[in-house]
Amino acid sequence: MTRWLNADEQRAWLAFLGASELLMSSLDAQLQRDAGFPHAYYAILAQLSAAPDRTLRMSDLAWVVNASASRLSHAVGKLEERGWVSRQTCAGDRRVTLATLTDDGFAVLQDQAPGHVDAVRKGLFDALSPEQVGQLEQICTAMLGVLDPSGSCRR
Amino acid sequence: MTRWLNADEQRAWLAFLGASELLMSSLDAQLQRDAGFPHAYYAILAQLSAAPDRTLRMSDLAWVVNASASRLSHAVGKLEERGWVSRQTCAGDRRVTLATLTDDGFAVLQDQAPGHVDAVRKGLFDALSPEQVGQLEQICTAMLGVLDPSGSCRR
DNA sequence: GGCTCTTGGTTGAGAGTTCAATCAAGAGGA
DNA sequence: TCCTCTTGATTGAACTCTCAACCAAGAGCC
Repeated sequence: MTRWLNADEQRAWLAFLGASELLMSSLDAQLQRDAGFPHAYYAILAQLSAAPDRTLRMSDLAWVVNASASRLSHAVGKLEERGWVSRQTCAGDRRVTLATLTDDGFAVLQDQAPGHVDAVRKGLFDALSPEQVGQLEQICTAMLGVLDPSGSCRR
Repeated sequence: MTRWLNADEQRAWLAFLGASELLMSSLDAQLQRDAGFPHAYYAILAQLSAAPDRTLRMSDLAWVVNASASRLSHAVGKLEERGWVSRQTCAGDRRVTLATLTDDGFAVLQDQAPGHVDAVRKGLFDALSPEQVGQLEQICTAMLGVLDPSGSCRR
């Protein structure tokens, strides 16, 4: 028997759907306009920049940016064409390939970071009280616990 | 001067990003597997089913499903091919086209609704307390207030 | 060594989305 | 009426993403 959403859940669901879709599309639009690439690509550059040696295995990178292996492979291919990321096979295990953020890639990231952070702030944090920021983190962490149980133990 | 995210904001942002992306992709995967269309198409069918005469103007429909005019036009084209939606030009203003959910479309929606609601429940509400559901609605409504100021007055 | 299974990653085709250009119809003003 | 501006919607090309198929390299086992 299906448990339908009650009125509270209905409202919360539609609000969440609208808010997340509008926020994501505003970030995509801002980056596409200013930098010529979508938010998913920014996430790749950002995660690489924070990694030791600005380098991550493709599989680990896929995990931290919530991407499938295929999507990441295509995306890194494009970023490599532009000279912002380089790939090399790992010496120890020749199946794995390591992705490294180049200096050019790091420069692009630094250029775009302020505009992107502004957009995140305008669309999210400017609307929330500090208390709500805490609530949001708890809510989303709880969601991650059911959506990605394997990952949740690493958090 | 850029105001960077503090540690709390950083964590909240990454959690929100992960949770919303994983939830959306799980809904897309479930519907694609069971019904052969993505969540965006489900939203179109669902909103039409709730409208008077199961009919909405394309521009209004675009608004309620958070879609661009172009995206909606392509999507409704596909749904029309499958016989689930029909389009007709409005008599009063011949620029507007009205989209109507057909009986076949309504049947498909009824078939898919239980599985979809289950997926929403599993990925979202099962993880949250009733109190958190209320918090989430307030948070997302606040976000909508800045992301879509024109729309927020209708809510 | 040879066989199979698993893991890490890539590829190509198909589908959905975006952006810019386009078109048709209504509205407003000279 | 004619011209212009705006609104509602569609179109095609470029791009991103998904899915399934694939390939190569390691691991385990005989």
